[in-house]
Amino acid sequence: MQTPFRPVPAHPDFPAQEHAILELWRERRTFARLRAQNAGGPRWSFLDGPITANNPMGVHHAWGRAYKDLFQRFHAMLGQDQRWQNGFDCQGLWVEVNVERELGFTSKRDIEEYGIAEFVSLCKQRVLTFAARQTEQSIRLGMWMDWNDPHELRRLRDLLADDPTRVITVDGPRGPVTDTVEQIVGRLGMPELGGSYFTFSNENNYLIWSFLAECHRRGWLYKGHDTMPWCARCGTGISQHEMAEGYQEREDPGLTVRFPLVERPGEALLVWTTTPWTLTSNVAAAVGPALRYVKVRQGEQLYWLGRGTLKQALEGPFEVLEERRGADLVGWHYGGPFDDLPAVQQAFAASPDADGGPYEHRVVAWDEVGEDEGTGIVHIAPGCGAEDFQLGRQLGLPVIAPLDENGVFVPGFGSFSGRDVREVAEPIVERLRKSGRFYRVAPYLHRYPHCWRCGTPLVFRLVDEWYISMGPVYDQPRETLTREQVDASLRYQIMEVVDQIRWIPGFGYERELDWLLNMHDWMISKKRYWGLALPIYDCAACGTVTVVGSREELRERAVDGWEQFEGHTPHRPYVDAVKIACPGCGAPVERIQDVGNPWLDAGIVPFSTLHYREDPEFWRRWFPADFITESFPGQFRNWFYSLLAMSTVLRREPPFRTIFGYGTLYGEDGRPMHKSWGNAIEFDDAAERMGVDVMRWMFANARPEDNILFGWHAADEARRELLVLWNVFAFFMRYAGLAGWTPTGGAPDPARRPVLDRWILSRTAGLAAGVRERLEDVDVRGAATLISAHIDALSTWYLRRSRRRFSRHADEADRAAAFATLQRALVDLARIVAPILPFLAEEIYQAIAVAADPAVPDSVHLTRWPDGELAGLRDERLERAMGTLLRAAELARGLRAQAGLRLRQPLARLWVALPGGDLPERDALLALLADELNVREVALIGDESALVERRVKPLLPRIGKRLGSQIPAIMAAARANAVEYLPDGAVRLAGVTLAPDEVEILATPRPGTAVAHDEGLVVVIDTTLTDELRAEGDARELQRAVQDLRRDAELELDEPIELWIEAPTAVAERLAPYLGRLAAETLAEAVHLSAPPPDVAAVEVELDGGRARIALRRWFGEASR
RNA sequence: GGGGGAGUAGCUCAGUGGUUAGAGCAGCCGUCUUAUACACGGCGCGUCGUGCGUUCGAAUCGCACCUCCCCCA
Repeated sequence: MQTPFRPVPAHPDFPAQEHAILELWRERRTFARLRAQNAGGPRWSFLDGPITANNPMGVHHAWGRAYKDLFQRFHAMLGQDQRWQNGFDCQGLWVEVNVERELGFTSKRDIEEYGIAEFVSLCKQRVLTFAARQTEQSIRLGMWMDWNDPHELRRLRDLLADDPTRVITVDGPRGPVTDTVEQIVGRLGMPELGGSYFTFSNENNYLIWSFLAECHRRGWLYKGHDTMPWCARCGTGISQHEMAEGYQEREDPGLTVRFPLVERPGEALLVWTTTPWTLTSNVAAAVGPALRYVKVRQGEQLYWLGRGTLKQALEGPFEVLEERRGADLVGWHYGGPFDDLPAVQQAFAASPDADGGPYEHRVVAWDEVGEDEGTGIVHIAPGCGAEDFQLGRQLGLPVIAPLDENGVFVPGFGSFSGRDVREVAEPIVERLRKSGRFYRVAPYLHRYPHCWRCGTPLVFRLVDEWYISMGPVYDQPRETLTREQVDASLRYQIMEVVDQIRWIPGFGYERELDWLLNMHDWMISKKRYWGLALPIYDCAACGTVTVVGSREELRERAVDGWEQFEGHTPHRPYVDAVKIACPGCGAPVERIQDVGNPWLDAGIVPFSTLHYREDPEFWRRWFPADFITESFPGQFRNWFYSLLAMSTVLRREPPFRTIFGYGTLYGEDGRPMHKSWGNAIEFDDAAERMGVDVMRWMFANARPEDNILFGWHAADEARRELLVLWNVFAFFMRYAGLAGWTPTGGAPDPARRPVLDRWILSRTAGLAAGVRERLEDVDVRGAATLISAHIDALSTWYLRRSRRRFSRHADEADRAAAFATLQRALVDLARIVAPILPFLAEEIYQAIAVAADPAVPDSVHLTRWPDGELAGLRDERLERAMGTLLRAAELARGLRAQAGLRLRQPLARLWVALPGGDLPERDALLALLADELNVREVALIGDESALVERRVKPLLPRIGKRLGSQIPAIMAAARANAVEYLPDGAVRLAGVTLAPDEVEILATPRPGTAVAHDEGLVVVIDTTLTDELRAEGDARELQRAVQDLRRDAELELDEPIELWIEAPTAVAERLAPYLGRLAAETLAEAVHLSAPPPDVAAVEVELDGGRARIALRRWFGEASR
């Protein structure tokens, strides 16, 4: 048999290899065969959190998707059956905003003029475009999922644009499926079509309907009337969940105005605001009842403001005239900033005071008022702020709501009516100047909420929105709640579900509970176009609210418009056409126009993708998911929350058992990736320039609970580590090829191989068990750390010490053992790294395992986890002994360096004192040490040798508590070695007797000897150099120089040479005994002890015995002279 | 304003009461090597954010303060 092993490049092109592997997997249908192989095995249920199909995926997505792929591959190697379903998040404002941008739209009016049906279709098309793109990118990442053909997704997109009603037939896993284009798109991810799930699917939408109907049945769904954060550009309310994502620094005008007091002529309140437009709707001024307020004089003017705000609020000199508590100011009336506006007058008239007259502006008390900013007097506009609204409701204040849904002033606001809220700051300041209400304006930098999608600063607006009630918060510890209390409050029910889940890292558990305890009711409506059509029918005539739970129910209740909807997916505008009969009064009722919160879409997937309705048995098999993983930031209030809430409502059980969360990906400079900062890296660039395995290795080594800093330098570091593994592999390929080695027999049984072989195989067995244990515990970094240590051991100890065994000079049986061992170690290492580094593992496995044995599985990913097969090779005693040896080598190298004796210079002797006096397999191990350290003999010494002395190390954790203040004296005695050894093994230090188990006895060097020590291990080198040793050192030096020349001449490894050595006679004589070996090592067919011919380049070598010149050239079959 | 986390070498971070605080990277110096621009080793005088306390002993525990980040208001 010819050797199957061929040299591989020393500098691999990882991206090119990865493309070749992708092609190999495609040709051999490897993934499909893996699924078939594991079908019917024990189940491992992974639930993919949907990725938003709205843009190409970024490197931050790759981090999470590397984890997802890693765990799926690992569990596949354990033989577990999986669903392998990827998910795309499809509906919601993020898609709308991008489509609007492409069309150049700036408002909802543009969309309505364009046509909602066409707009919604474009949203679907955008999703299909990027689902196709992300599918390709994920495949490039090596992610194995039941992918749709990206070309098919693009074809569906084009058909949708062309004619959604066209009937087509597509191939599905169970045969051809015929339907309209629109319906085929709506059925993507369903069993008959396979592939990724899409949250815009009919099933997803209708299941949310049934969830909402259930909420309504239990009385948790309601319409709220409140002042909400609102995006004027998007024309929609922003939920509490979304608010948190949009805080940004922003500069606003910090405007201070005077409110003249009615009962105190000549005096005015000073009030500060950063939102001038809200002054149009002012109804009150709030003071902190417990704060101190002062009256100050500035020129002719008299002002009231908080005592603690004088410096920041006033401009110019002032004189304090009077001081009062805030409570004393309450009830004072003042003239408002815009009393002439009809809207103000109407609102005040509609809210009469106790005397029956219209409401008047007044000072009110509010505990939340502070003195950190402004004037200590807060302007209150209940129609323009959430807290203002709450306060206004408590005090019965009138509400003035100035804005329409586009942020434009409604009629009744004089010249402001019809103007955009973003444009009125200047005119308002102008009006205030003219009316004498202006005091000062100064730019003010603060964190202000912005729309998380389009970046527009939010305003607050009085609106109707739909909510799911979270239930009461009880002011008592959770464990004291009664069953009735929990049954009455959804939030505590969710908490009980959260209790049953393993959160990794652990702080996730507290975070989620904290969120649940603090969260407000869940706002689920959005006044937009593309998304879940909320199945809510709010009868204007009698107020009855109906929530429709399914398509069938809608059909039954429909009294009008069904034929317009028939054949369409449950999206706007078609579903809007259907009217139902109000069960309260019989009147026809339209659906509310709102669409749903997109987290409803993602939260229902443990039900929709597992066919909760149409295949309960299937659902029961795969629910709950064993594992989900996503980036932590944000998801406590988003996906995790919606999963938990929906599963609690529908089943009151956890939708997943274990959740693994990770942090945020930043650029290498520690800042968020940002194109204009130059620290952004696109996924495609990263994949093609660093390779995805390098990326995956970086991710595997990251601490998931921290943020990761991602960049080209970090990638270089990761690649260097992989190159060490590659070099070991390349070494094997080159030498196995050179030796013509074949794996067919010849090698002794592993148990009878030399100690190095048994050691590396034991380490490999330990690695397989250790990595399995780490990955089962969801500790990728721990697994990666074990792998790194193993690669280091394989390269810098096993291979370095074994290299000669692979050469032509080695003993035949030993060489066979070495090749067989290294092959086995590499194949099994490839299997162990396969989940993390699927491409590199495959590359190595194909070259070393498949090429050598057609009977093995033809992909590393079709093999099983190797720990079971390897367990018999484990020898932990040997591993510990080798550990001691490695430490001895390290100490001895340090001694050589100190003594200025380089490794090439042989030494006569090395003395070693071993901890415990001996080692298993001592002779073989010490021979390795002699070889590594280039010493002729290793001699054992006892620890009572004259070279060392005993020292006592008291074990502080054991004696600290007992001995307390005597410790310093004991430690001083130990340092001075003032110790008395007692016959029973105890010792006396500073008059105190310490038991044998309270101290450690160390052998340490006596001062002044060339020794090194470490926990009972002592190493001593003999620094005496004889002439003979020097001569051998010279020979080694010369050999080194010849090898360098060979390299410079770019000779092949097996190309013979002829060699010239020109040296003084004395030097030549010293070298004579070593020339045979020199010739053998350097493949010199002829060695001339003479000057080289003039046409051959020579170099000088500095030897201990004098200077020599050497030269070589390729051997052509006979000597030159 | 409340809650949580962090602050340790030039950079990124370990270090849960034990006396002498470490690793990786970068830098410098060396070494090894037909695995050939691979690899290995050595080199660290750090106000352990600041102050006060507890203790025989504090980076570690407590209190106060400063700075940054996150979550919630």
